[in-house]
Amino acid sequence: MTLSKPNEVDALVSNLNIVARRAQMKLDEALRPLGLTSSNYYFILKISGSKELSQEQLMKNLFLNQSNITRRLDQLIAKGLVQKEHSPKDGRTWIITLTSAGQEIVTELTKIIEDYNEQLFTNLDVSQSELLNIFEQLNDNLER
Amino acid sequence: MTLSKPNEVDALVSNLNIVARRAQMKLDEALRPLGLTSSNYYFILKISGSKELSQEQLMKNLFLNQSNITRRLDQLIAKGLVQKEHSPKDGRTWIITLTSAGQEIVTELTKIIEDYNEQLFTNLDVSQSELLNIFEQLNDNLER
DNA sequence: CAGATGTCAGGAACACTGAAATAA
DNA sequence: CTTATTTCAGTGCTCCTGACATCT
Repeated sequence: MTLSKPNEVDALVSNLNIVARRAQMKLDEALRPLGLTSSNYYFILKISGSKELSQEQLMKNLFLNQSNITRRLDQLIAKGLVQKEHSPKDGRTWIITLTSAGQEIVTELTKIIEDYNEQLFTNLDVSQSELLNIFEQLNDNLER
Repeated sequence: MTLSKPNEVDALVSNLNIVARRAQMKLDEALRPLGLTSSNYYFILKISGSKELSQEQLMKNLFLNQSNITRRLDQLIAKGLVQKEHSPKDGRTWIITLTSAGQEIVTELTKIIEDYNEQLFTNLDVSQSELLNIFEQLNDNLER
């Protein structure tokens, strides 16, 4: 299987999309046993990795519209993995935490992501940290 | 604006998605003046770049289900940019070509993609051709 | 086999709303 | 203190993409 030829003007643009779409499909498969998807799994990890997390922070972190945050979290709440409590300090915001069921799958989820990560980001011309920098730079370029 | 922290296990996975999604939105904006989208513009380029193109070839090139190819092409046919003719050699396949209106926008479209490409894939730690190789490698890793 | 069609699900954006906090 | 403005989040809605199964 080959991607677009290098001489095509849209080779980079187009291949970024192709790779991301295929990667997402594959990730969905990997997450299916846990009942999670590529669009909601990361909330578990982000919540697990910090306390006192608000949706506002998630929004900025994920570059998603607020409405999506609400609905993805709703999925996880419906699954009993996540819970919300009103912040005592600010009635507008929620403190989002994992339920015990949510905490229980963190280890397995992390393992799945690690395995997936290793499979996808291996045998590359750059190290994973270099690739991460490149993503960061691409993201910066999108600001302008 | 910052992306996920490097120490997060899903930093690469998640940032690939974020960057691709944002890049797509930005590309949609850039293509709007032409009445094209990030999901159909490339047919114009691909068709323009080769004669005697079948949908089968497009499918393999884009890693998309055939049904999507049919419908993207329908959009472009409805816009009068693309036309199909039965292949004289094989009645099942179509020869897809640009109409004169389609040919007329190729230059402008190419310019838009080039500009976009330069804006997005600039100031990176790797060259564009190196980055293309990386995409190719990622795509290979997705086969397995 | 090449391609078209019916159907469906899901993700995400956008506009708008409401509620709470903060500023004037 | 009241009012205006900003901020955080939820809801309705539309759109789009893409997959899959099925049909020609």
